[in-house]
Amino acid sequence: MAESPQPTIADVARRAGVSKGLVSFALNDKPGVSSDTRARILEVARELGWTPSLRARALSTGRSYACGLVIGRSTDVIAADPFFHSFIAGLEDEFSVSGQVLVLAAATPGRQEAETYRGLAADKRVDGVILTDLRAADSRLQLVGDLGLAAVTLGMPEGPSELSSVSVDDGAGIRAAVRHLADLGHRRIAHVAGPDTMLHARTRRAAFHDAATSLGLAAASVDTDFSAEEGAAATAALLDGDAPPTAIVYSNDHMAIAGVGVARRRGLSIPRDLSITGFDDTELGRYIDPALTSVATDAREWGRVAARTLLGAIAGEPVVHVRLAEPTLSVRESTGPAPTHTRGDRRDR
Amino acid sequence: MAESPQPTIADVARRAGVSKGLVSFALNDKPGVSSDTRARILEVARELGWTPSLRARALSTGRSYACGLVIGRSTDVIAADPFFHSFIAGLEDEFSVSGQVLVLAAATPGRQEAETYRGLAADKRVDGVILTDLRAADSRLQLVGDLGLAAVTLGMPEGPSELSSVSVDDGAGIRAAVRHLADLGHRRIAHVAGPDTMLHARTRRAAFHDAATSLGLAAASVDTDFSAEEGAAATAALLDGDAPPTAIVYSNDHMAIAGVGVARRRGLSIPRDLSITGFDDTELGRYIDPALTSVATDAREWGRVAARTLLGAIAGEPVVHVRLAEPTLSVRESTGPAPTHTRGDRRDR
DNA sequence: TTGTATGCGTTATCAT
DNA sequence: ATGATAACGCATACAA
Repeated sequence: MAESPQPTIADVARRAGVSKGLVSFALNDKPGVSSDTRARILEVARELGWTPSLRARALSTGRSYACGLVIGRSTDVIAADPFFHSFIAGLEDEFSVSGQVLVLAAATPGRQEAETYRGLAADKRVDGVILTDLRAADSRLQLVGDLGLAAVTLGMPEGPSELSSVSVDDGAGIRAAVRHLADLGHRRIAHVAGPDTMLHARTRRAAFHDAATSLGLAAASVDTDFSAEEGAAATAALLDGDAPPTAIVYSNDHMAIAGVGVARRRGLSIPRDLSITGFDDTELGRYIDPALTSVATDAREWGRVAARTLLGAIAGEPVVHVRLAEPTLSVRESTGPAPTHTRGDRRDR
Repeated sequence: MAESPQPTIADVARRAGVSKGLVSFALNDKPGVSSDTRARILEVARELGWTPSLRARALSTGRSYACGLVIGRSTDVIAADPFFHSFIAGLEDEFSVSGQVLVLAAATPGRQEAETYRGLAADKRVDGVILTDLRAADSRLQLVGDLGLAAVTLGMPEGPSELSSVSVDDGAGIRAAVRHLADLGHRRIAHVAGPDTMLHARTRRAAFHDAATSLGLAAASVDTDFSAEEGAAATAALLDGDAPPTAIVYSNDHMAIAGVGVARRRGLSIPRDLSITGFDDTELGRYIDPALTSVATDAREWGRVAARTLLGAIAGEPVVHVRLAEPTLSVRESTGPAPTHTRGDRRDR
């Protein structure tokens, strides 16, 4: 009689002359198995090529061996965010060596964000989730708690949090950009920020205003949804103002590239008439003309650490708050000395 | 005695005075249950708020209710590909309404592509997979067959395939771009293609050469890995040639934007000196200066149809080959009349 | 038309 | 200290 394609624990137990339970104990290095029995069991398991069924194990342990990442509603905006890809690659770096799998769930027109989390929890499809793009008074913090999901936040929530977090000091990146521009002689700078609802967008905006103010610079900012479209609109609004900035700090490369486009259409030369900095240091930014000065964060490393931290949380380890290396400013061609001939008057029109 | 937080099928059976098996039959609309028994069972289930455990169901049915998408080795290149995000959003549109989940697995330095598929199959983590970026003599076709995974390919493989496929006629998009350029008077055009190993890159390149030749145009092409870096290098190589093209057709927007950068650095004006077309019609392309003429495919719809087709394959439906709507050319500012003063001689240097 | 048994790995509970 | 047994949760082939 040939063995079944997939031998089961019962096959091993039978062949080794022991019970199923003992096989399980032997395989998982639990005490209560004599060393020669354990050796015999392992030998038989090896002979039969038995590997435990993940599904059966999931059923009996109550774990999924999977982690979830829910992409919020604005898929079209996120669709353009290169951060996510690198971040996901980092998650996989870690999950792939620990037998975990990443479940990606996007909120859709027919299924809102909260319902997506609820579905993942109800079906116990994941053991934990990664919370990105933290918002003000983020309802997800309460939600994952209620649902009994382990979770890690990217960045620290406002107020006390019972969840572990992995953070990058976005503010330091923005401050570096502002200092860089101040050093180049800029006195009127602006910030094209993300949505006010997102914590990291707030952090960046606050860092921008603090840095500008402490350096005695005139500062303005416009909120956007991070899309190229709104980045372009914000740029136009700033340049249309009474005292247009000589430099603009963007909250992502995408909007910065769109901003370059807007400036160009107005006949402005970059960086001669306007300096521009991005955020994320994407590949594309290096190849546009002029090459984009940008704040660089290590998204992949962020993913790796987030994955490790989440696995720790799932394993019941105490809450930790990890801070990653500070972002750095990659200075390229889109920033230069402030124009000397502009003093409150318009440069063109 | 309070009910357990999660009532089980046994609770329902006990309360309804029937066996577990019958509850299962009633719930899954199987024949062999009298209609009043069925009604009573469903009533009790509703009362208790019972929902079947996905894990137990997965164990007994042998299904995972999950589909997989494996991202090949060059995560950094894919990281930049906006197509993926929209495509994934489309997958989720469909999966989210059918109780499926998307498992994203990236090949990593420590786990090659084939091993990633093998792992998903060994653990039975997914019922089927979506094969993107089909390659010449793609070993994955054999692999998924051997692994017993249902699968859908994006585009048709070479030779006969036992897998369902969902295709977009990339070639039609490229042909539209070439015709558009020919109509504008261009006689020397070039193509910055993807890697020769990828079938859709080949298709586009072949379509380019066919269309150009049949229109009597001088045509050249350079292969790349789809990255902005190689797109820039290819552009430089083409412009450095003896008879530089007056128009370049790029295989994605990313490279086209990088190409715009390269042309700019050489003092070329677009579209006056050089016309450029992209592929994918990304948001960013609309906001650079000049706005990018680009081939538009509906990646999200592609995702939706791929998901439906894969679910059909998992359900054992016969193999189908779906063709989606032809891509369209979004004409914007980066294409214009061919320069009249260039006839084999250099335009600048 | 309905009940029973089996499968899958883990673990609490029991028996030596 | 070692080991066996049963239960978990669902679907389904089989028996009644």
